[in-house]
Amino acid sequence: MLSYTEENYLKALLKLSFQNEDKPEAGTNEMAAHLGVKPATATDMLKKLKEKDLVNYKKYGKILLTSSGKQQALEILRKHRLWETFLYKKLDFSWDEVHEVAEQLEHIQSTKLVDKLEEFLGFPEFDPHGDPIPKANGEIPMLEKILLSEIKEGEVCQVVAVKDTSTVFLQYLEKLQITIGSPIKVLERVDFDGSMSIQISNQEERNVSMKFAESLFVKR
Amino acid sequence: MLSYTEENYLKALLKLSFQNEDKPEAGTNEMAAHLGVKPATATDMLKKLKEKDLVNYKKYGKILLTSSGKQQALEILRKHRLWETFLYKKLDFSWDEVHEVAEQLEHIQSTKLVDKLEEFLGFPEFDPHGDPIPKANGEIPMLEKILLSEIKEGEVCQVVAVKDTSTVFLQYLEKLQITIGSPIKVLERVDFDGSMSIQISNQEERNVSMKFAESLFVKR
DNA sequence: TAAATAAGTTAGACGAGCCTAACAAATCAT
DNA sequence: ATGATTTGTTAGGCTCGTCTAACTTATTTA
Repeated sequence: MLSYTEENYLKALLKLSFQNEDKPEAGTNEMAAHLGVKPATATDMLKKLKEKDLVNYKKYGKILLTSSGKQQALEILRKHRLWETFLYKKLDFSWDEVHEVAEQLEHIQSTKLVDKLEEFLGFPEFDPHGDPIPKANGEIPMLEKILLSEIKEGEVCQVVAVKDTSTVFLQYLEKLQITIGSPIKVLERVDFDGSMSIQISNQEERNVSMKFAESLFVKR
Repeated sequence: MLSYTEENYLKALLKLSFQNEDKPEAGTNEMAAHLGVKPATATDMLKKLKEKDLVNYKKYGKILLTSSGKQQALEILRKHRLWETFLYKKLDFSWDEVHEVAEQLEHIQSTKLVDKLEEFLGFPEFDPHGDPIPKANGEIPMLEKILLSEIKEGEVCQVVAVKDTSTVFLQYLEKLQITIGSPIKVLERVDFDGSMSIQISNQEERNVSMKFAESLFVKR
């Protein structure tokens, strides 16, 4: 059985592997920063995880999850996202509040709990941020998603996920009354600065920055 | 903020104080046994809790929660029993499965979570074993309850709680189809061995031992 | 390509929570 | 009330996850 801490290292590694598209390795400093820990500490733990055959690791080399490590990490991510969904859907937590509590809940050990929770929630495929919830067998539901910034003038799309999950962005979305499923029409694109005018649901026209348009995933 | 371990010591102390009716002190060995730890370890931790003013403790003396310690312990108990209720009512866990998982869930830190959970469950006053759930302010709902063994021949009563929460007893109750609320009629009492014949709901007459009758709380 | 910089490791230390072995205090029983 | 037994404490040591400081390897850049 993995300790709370070991689980966090695996999860961090999985996250970094998603983040660094196509090159799923991570570095010691990167890991340490992500976990709020000093690089020396990460080195120690990585050695330990290597002993347990959860990561592939050589001195001064890149870090990679083994298949066993990845499996465990996916299970933690699964729990995290199911709990987020629970908090959002059932307990009325807001978009930006769910993460912190789910960070704790994801470490509860009980296969039965996870499975029952999933059932209770109606086998959701995506969490409140639109991120896919791994299935018990490790499968990850896929979703075609493109950035809002790729939508052409005049086109209509629908919000499916957020790319940035920072509190400040999520609260901004809430203020704009944007949630998963909201329809957005791109009225005008400004070449000068990449900003765009959009219409959210039936609200009034509004201008959003390029940064904004590159933080929101939509489908056509 | 208390560590996971500190919380467990406080909870154990609270439980022992309930258990040892009218003399709410506990001993070091008792504590240690309850926590599955050696007495030496308990001594160390008690010193630490004393420093934090959570327990009253003197060398070779009895151990007692301070009012601050009791408050914290009640909060943990509250969480434990709310989670048990959640698992039983919403996730379909059986009577004897809830405890183990609730032992983990009780340590999740989030006032909002606890309060929202309570609301989600409809402000329950008693958990699946019939034990009272402390309110946010520390109040404990009271319930008149007497042992089944105190019921006279011919009287009818209703199950309100279990005194023994061991798996083997809970599973026996399940087999007998006894849950909180089940009506029981005492048909005959046998002076010889304290056993009694009872009728559960509309089932057939059945004999139960004195030990059984002293493990079940009912109200008239 | 060699010096400067960045990234990663090692060594030694510390607190938390646990242990065993030896000892001290309190209680019980004759 | 004193000796035996139970109960509780102390001392010293262990592992886990963390740290700092010093060092080594890899990478970048002039």
